[in-house]
Amino acid sequence: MAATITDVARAAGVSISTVSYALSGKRPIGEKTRQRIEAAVAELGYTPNAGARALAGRRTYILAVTEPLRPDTYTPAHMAFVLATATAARAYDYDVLLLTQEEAAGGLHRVTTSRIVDGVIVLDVLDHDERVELVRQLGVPAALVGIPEDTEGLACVDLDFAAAATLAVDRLADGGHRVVGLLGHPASVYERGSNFPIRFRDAFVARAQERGLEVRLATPDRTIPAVRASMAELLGSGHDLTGLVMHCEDAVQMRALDILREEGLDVPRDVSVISAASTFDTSSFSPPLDVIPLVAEESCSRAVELAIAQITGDGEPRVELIPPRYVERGSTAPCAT
Amino acid sequence: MAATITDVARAAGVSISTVSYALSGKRPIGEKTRQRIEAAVAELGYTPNAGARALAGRRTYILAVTEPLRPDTYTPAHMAFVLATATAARAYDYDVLLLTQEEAAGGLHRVTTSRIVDGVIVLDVLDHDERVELVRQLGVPAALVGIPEDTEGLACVDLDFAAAATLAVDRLADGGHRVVGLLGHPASVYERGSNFPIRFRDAFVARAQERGLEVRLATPDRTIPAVRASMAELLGSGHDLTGLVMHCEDAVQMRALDILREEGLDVPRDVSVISAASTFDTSSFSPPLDVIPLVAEESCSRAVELAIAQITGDGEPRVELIPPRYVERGSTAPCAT
DNA sequence: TTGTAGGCGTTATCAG
DNA sequence: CTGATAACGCCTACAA
Repeated sequence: MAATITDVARAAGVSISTVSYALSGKRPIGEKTRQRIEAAVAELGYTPNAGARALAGRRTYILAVTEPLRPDTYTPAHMAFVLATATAARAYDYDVLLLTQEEAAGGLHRVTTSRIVDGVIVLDVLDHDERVELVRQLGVPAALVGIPEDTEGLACVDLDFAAAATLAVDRLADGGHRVVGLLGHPASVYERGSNFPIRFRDAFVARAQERGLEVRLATPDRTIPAVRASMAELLGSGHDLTGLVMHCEDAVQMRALDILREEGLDVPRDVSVISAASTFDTSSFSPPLDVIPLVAEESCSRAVELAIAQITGDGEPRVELIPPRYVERGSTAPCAT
Repeated sequence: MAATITDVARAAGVSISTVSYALSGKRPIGEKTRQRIEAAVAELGYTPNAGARALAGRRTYILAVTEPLRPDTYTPAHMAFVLATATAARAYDYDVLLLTQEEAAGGLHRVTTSRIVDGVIVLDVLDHDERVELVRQLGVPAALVGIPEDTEGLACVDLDFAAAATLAVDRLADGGHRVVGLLGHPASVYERGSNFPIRFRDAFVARAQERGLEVRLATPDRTIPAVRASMAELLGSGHDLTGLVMHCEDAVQMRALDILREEGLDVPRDVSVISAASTFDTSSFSPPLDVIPLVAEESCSRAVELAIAQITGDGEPRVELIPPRYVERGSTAPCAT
């Protein structure tokens, strides 16, 4: 049988509440009492019972995380966010309960009304997301990674994708490039209302127009023929494209680089390439790519903080955009022509 | 404030215990009382408080799942197992707590001694796995997906990788192939003691020898040059290899097929190819591949059942091997030479 | 600085 | 078939 606080109290020769306070640090404890208690705890291998603690303290130290894994979704990136959330949560003594896709909304409801969790982290939010609606309705402490259409009363964090797009375009425009392309996610991703690719694309187009550039877009799925077709479109019949921004999964980016090579185009001599909002490591690509990294750890740990702030009552819901960072790796150069 | 069982009891005009029993179904309830209770529950939107339930009922209905995400690990497959576990657990009214890598052993200890979870699912077990040792020591209800060196007292489930290898070899040998190759996982995976690739490889070699075949092995990482080198080795200088079994991630398999094409080798005319123990869909490959599927849902739902059986006290720990299945897709043919 | 005692919301054991 | 009433293990005013 596991040791209880009563056992510890008896072993240390103090009252239960003294043990409780000693452990929580919520009131000063005499030096020698504290030591006796610590000794007893160590000896008995005491760990507080989570259920009892939740019941009495009205806090479970568990966060729910919901991450819909859609068919066209890029698993490693999503996994990275889930894991980053779990790790970030642990830094605040929180554990993470993983909700299943099927149960996206139902599960949220269930775990919050049954008070299994203190709060919720919503990953990969859509413009119009039923989970977001539900979270607002339930009034449960929550943080979203991603920005829905209506952010009223919600805590949201995300990379500033619009700023990232602007940064990429400016880099190319400043280098004198006049024809630039965006190799984006599969079309279905935009259609579904996954908001970050849209924010990126729209800002990309807008900024390119501001800077007077010709813009080309392509949205292949991950298959080789699709990537090949997209690259053909982007490059144009005369191969007049000189700036390429890739906002898509790593396999597609690698294939795109293969194709450039096949076409006899050198990076960065003929085409400058930027990998944007990427969760993976582009330094081992050939050639290594300039990148505007999307760091799951950043977004997720901030999300966890925002959620916990609401749980503990300090901190209002707010939208936080993480400013993008540009990492040079030599895959861009001034336009030759 | 959320409604409690007391509220329901008052609203229905019955005692608390009657409500409890009505909800748990653990003793017969009069028809009209039951209806009054159900009405009250619906009206108040009552959901039992998980903490209280855990404290009184000594069961949390949460399983911990530990899945170490190693650098050379194939994310989508691992994600599939985690999700399959979560989904399977829900079928038994269980939720799933996701442990982080850093905390693999420590976290297991923590969540079980604090009784946050009723049991544990251990994924991707190694031959010698500290998590497995800990599970045994703690005596917590658990199920492993994968077979460690010492299975004493442990519930384990896994695809029968040895049988899968035998099946693949037999398929080729029966087709008259005399020189067969295995394109395996990266070498580091075998060195680490990840047990299923080893079980597969060893059975592959053993069976091939029994059948008097010449065997070639290669263990590339996922980079194109590595795959290219491995394929060159396997094919041999005279391209005398006619049977290829691939037990590796999908990107590598696709690249291997690309290379066969480049070499002017047709599947299945020149080389018969089998994708073994694959978690992904090989029907959209070109050409579609014969496959011995590894179905995460099968292993995980069985693991969940084994864990729950231990929690509820019926069912002893045992090792279960799932027999492999061969799916034809036209990528194998009798040997031409 | 320490101790006492009343919950927290359920489950389950006794009685009726 | 239904009702009281102990636990369950911990937290936290309230006292001392």
